Amino acid sequence: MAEIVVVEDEAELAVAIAARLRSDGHNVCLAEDGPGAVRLVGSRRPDLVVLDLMLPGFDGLEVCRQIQRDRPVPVIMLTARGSETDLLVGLAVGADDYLSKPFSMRELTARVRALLRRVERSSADPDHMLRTGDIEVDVARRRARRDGELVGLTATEFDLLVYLLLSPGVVRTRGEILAEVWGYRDGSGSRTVDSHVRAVRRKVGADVIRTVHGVGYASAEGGRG
Amino acid sequence: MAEIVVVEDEAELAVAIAARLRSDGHNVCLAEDGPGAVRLVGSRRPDLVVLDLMLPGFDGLEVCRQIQRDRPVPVIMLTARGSETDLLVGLAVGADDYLSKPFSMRELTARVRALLRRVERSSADPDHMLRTGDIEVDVARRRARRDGELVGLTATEFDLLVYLLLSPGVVRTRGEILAEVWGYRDGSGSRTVDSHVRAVRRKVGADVIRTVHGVGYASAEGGRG
DNA sequence: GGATCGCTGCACGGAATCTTCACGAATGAG
DNA sequence: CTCATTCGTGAAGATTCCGTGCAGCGATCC
Repeated sequence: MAEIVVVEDEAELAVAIAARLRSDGHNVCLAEDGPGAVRLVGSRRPDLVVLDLMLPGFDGLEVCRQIQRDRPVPVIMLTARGSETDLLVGLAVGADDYLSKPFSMRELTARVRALLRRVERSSADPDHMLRTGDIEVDVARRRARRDGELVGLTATEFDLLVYLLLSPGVVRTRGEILAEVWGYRDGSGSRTVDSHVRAVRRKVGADVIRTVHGVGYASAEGGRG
Repeated sequence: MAEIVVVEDEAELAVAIAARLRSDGHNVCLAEDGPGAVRLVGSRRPDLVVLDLMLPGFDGLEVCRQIQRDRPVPVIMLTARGSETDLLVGLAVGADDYLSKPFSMRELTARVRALLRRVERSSADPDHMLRTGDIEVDVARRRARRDGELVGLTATEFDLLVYLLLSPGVVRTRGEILAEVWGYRDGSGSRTVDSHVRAVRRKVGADVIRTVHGVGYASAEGGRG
């Protein structure tokens, strides 16, 4: 059983999808336009989103991007048949799977089930849990805990922490960090990294990120279990 | 030298690429369609794949995804010029680099070389360790141990030690050292190197760096393990 | 619209580090 | 053995680097 948001403007199809998914044991909420979808996903925090790319007055891709911004959510796109461009862009924007219209309900539920399984597996996967000392980071759910307590990290702070934790103890220069986390090509002469390091330290503890004078930063190597 | 699979349906281009990569010292295999590519990559386990996204009758992206499924392989995509969409999707699907057509062979080999280097460095020896006597240096983490005890080296001291350890026993003049470690063009008449050698010796032991009177310094050649 | 939140970069002080100087010890050629 | 070089050493500026407070700015939320 999972929480699912369906974004579809054709009422008939939307209802059909919802019915089918409900009979498959899921909780389903409907949205029929872009803003509604973004709002709904933000408030319900679903486990999966079924998103029609052809939405009136609002770019489905933009919806997808906004949905993914805070917290990555598995997305299945519904696209017009043969519209390869949409498909490509959709995947780029963060969709995980797609269905070309018309599709059968059997096919839809199969994809939903497969995607849920995939996601579940990946977040149960120890690979997606990063640890050091008393810090535990769930990459898939973008959550960090300190002594089991949830820590509220901003998107940038989270990405920074994950980047450093991915190679425990390895020292990264500010340039590397700006390139990998921010996507900057040249961020020399900026204290931006420092500011965010400070923010992370304040929230997860000062010793999680080690300063290497004259070089950059590295995560602590604390036990992985 | 590396094992490379090239997936390209235009025979002329495929042959040209293969020839160039072979002359660069690599083993090259060709595939001209999607299924062939997947099969070939599965059986040869190449170190790198050069993949044209525009394949007949089979989605290049799908190929990329299937290739990456079992075992992540570095992929360089070939895309139509200016097709930003392809680029985005390709990167999303797991490509590591891309070239827009038309490209020069020089450019291709450069990218191939760069990617191989990147991969080799990051996976082949994840912990780049240098040793001599009872000293052990972890280059990535910028840490040195003496009898297992962590030794606190400053950035310059560390770089100096690594530079000498990289070619055990090879004598370097002060000029060479200043050039390589400090980036100076001319550091004649400076005691800077001496000071840092002293600092390193004090911390890791005097016999790790040998003085060659009238010439310069060299690291000890002590056992490598 | 107004308030809040997050991102960014500057200025500043303090800390860590680098560089140089001076002088005695060591070296090696003749 | 003598002497000119070269090297090691300690300490003291000079320099660089980092942590922090803060303010501007845009985006978002209400």
